Amino acid sequence: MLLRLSRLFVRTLREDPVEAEVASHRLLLRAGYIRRVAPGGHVWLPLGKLVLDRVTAVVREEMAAIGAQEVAFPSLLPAAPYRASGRFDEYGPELFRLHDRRGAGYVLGPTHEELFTLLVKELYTSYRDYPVLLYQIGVKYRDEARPRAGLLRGREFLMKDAYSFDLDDEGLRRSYAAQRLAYTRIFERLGLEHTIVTAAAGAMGGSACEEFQAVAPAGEDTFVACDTCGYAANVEAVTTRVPDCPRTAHPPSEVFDTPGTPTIDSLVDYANRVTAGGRTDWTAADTLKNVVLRVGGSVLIIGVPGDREVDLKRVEAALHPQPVTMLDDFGAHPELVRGYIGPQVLSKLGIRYLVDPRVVAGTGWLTGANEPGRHAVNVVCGRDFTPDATIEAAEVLTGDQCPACADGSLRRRRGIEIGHIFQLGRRFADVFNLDALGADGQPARITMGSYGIGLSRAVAAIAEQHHDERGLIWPPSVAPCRVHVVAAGRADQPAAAERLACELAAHGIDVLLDDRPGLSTGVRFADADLLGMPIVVVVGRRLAEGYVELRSRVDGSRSEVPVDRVAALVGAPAGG
RNA sequence: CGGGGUGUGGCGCAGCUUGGUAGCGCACUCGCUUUGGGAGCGAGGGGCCGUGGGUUCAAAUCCCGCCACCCCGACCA
Repeated sequence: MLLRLSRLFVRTLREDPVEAEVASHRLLLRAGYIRRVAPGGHVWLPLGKLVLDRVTAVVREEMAAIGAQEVAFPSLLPAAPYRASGRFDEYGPELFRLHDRRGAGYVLGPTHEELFTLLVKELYTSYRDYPVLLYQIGVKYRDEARPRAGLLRGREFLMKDAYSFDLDDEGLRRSYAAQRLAYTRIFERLGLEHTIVTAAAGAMGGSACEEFQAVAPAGEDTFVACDTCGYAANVEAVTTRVPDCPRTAHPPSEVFDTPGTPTIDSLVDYANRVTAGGRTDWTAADTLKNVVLRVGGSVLIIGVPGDREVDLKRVEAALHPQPVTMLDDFGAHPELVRGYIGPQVLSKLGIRYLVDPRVVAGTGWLTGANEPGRHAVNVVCGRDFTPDATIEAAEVLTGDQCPACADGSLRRRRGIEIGHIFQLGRRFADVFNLDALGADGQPARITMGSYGIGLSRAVAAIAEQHHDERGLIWPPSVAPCRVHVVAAGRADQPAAAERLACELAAHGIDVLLDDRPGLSTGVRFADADLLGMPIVVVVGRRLAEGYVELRSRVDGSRSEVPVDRVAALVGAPAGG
């Protein structure tokens, strides 16, 4: 393929579009790969479409390699199946709902578990038909509260979603493992450095799920990885290692005045100044912070060590599907003394109290005394208060002990969720009664998995991981073209560049030729850097001696090579 | 959902305080010169000033409503 820049539908921008904050968004706009057309919606220009198609092609190949078969559903779907599964309501405002002229309910598909389940039910009835692995590549719609960062979070996006159907749990595990391996291959081929993290099942339900996180500071997700073992998890799924139960005997708890100490910092300060409980070495970790939340219609208090914040996303994951917010209306709860809440009275008040796993029976705490300006020391869990249960609510910090291996510590990292795989189990099969007639003549309930890759998001993630201050640097597997040919000079160079580009194209190498007339060389170089083809060939001043310059956008190297050697040196066709 | 900011040719911005019918740089068109890191000179084309209403002889500018976009917070005992 030979693309001529003079005729390519693209316009590069010299200046950064002001609304684009993250690198991938900024560069994809500036290089003319995409343009915004609606909140959370972008048009793919020819160069962008080529990248997207190459990403898609890689995914298709790897799906075919594990025996997945491609189908294609409409995006406009009847609401009834989503009502049947309960997701019409569960999905909340993120689901685009609409009506046709007769008033019948429709949705724009946010994901297609229901439809795939029904499809398989319509066609297959015997155990001989299974297992089945189907997938599609299509546009998904979600009415995001806040679309952002261009392709990273849109209200419509291209997704590959696959669904496995197995007769038993062992089959599901095999299908899941096959997808997992395919995902690893896909992301390796796309040049995406990623970490597989265990995740909370959340809205999908089911037994097990993992996310593929592309490591990037601009990412929206936070996960943790262990330095020594392979453990990695979304912060929502991290489990806290429970400390050994302390055997120290605590003196009776004791209330003392702590005027003007509504915050943990001010409390620790004050306690050390007055030698509370005979100590002057109080730290935030010795205090028990009690955070008031509203969960559904009722009040819930969560106790965490004072050196940690409550991570609302973790709470939401733990309490799903109930909605969780901070209590903002203390006026309606005069029994709660804001800033001085302690767990000692909560059972009497009938308020549900959950604690961080670090708050084990036998631990003593500095905490509120439920009176304005007063706190209590030696408040012992199991003696002075009894939590209703534990909850994973405290934020996970770099340096926390790894839950998988005793020696390692966790490190917080940011990532872009590029893939997500679920062992759904029988949730959807139960809703639609998807059974296979077994060898014994009895129906057996099918078990399912679902596996997604955000293809448009993957393009952004690749750009996020592969760029420099001058522009994009595509991995050869997804670059619109492998080679960008630039003529630097007005004499024989343009004609020679043309000949070289044709020769490369004849060798099956995709080439972008800068044949725009009358531009200065500086502009051509700048655009070559911005557009990001992995190899730039400069047909320039040494053409008379038969040499051109080969530049690698990937490693920055430059070398002079004979013109007739270029085709051999730039190698196999891209996309392999 | 809350807070802040911004909407003026394709992109980046000025003009608004003090109302008088729109300007700069880039990009685009034509001509001449120039050509290994975003060239010079000259001549051009292109704008319902986000949107609806109001005030006024007159509104990009003042007033009210709405919409959109960006950033921050969703974080606290």
